[in-house]
Amino acid sequence: MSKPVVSSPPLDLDAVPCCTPIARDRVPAQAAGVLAQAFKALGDPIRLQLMSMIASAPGGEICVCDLTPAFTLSSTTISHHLKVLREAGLVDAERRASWVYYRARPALMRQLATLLAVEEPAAI
Amino acid sequence: MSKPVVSSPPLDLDAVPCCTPIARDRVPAQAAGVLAQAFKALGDPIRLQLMSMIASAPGGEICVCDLTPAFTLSSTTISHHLKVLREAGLVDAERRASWVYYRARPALMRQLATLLAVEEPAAI
DNA sequence: ACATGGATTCGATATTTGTCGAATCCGAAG
DNA sequence: CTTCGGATTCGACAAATATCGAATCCATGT
Repeated sequence: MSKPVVSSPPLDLDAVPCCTPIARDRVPAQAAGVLAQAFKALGDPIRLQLMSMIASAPGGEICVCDLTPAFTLSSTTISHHLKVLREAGLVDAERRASWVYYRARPALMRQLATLLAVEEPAAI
Repeated sequence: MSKPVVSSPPLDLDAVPCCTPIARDRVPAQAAGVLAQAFKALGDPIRLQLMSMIASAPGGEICVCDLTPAFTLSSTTISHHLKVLREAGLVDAERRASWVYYRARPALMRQLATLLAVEEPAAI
């Protein structure tokens, strides 16, 4: 098994127990913890932009060396934000040579989108 | 114009300038602020459960008096969390007699869901 | 007018978080 | 082996946040 080049806590995505829209069923307290962690990770303007740059990157991945200069922040701060996204299960990191590349984890993104789904306004 | 019974900051929803999936286009820095505020509001287990109880309430609304006893927290803390959801534009509050009722604002929920939309895995 | 009950606001406090600089780690190239 | 550049981790600190109790507000009923 390929050991992750960047230390990442386990966080089994399949363990996230919730998948119905919050507008349909009340989210269970236990699921709320994991899911809120993901929303919290997106709840910062810098991280939301990072997530967007990663998710929209051509080829599905982007180098940290391309992320860092996009902001007027120290590279340590960017690294910290990337760690938050990683620990929330929203992105994956892989080191190749001297560079680290990030990719989005679409499973969790889809899950969050499903949670926020709203029924279309009833047909007239 | 009906004055809001509960003090709410303006927060023009139509001013939120972003609506394409973050996996398609990079979210503009200016939009990131407003959108991150909404995600941050959902980024707390209590608030996520509150939001879910409100959005899934039969009739589309629920009394604070039904929200508060669902948690082992003081009513002032619940009130604080509801304010955060209000200021993020996720819910609306209306006072009727002695009670205050909350409803979800589906427009913003839909917008967030759109942001998180991911393309289906390409057909084989 | 006064008392009552539901909800919010105010003030205080412990915890979390965003940011940075210094130190460290990890591959690659001399 | 040593050095170099990219990235993360460590340690520190200011700012934001979650929580509570007390005080206030607001509508109702006596």
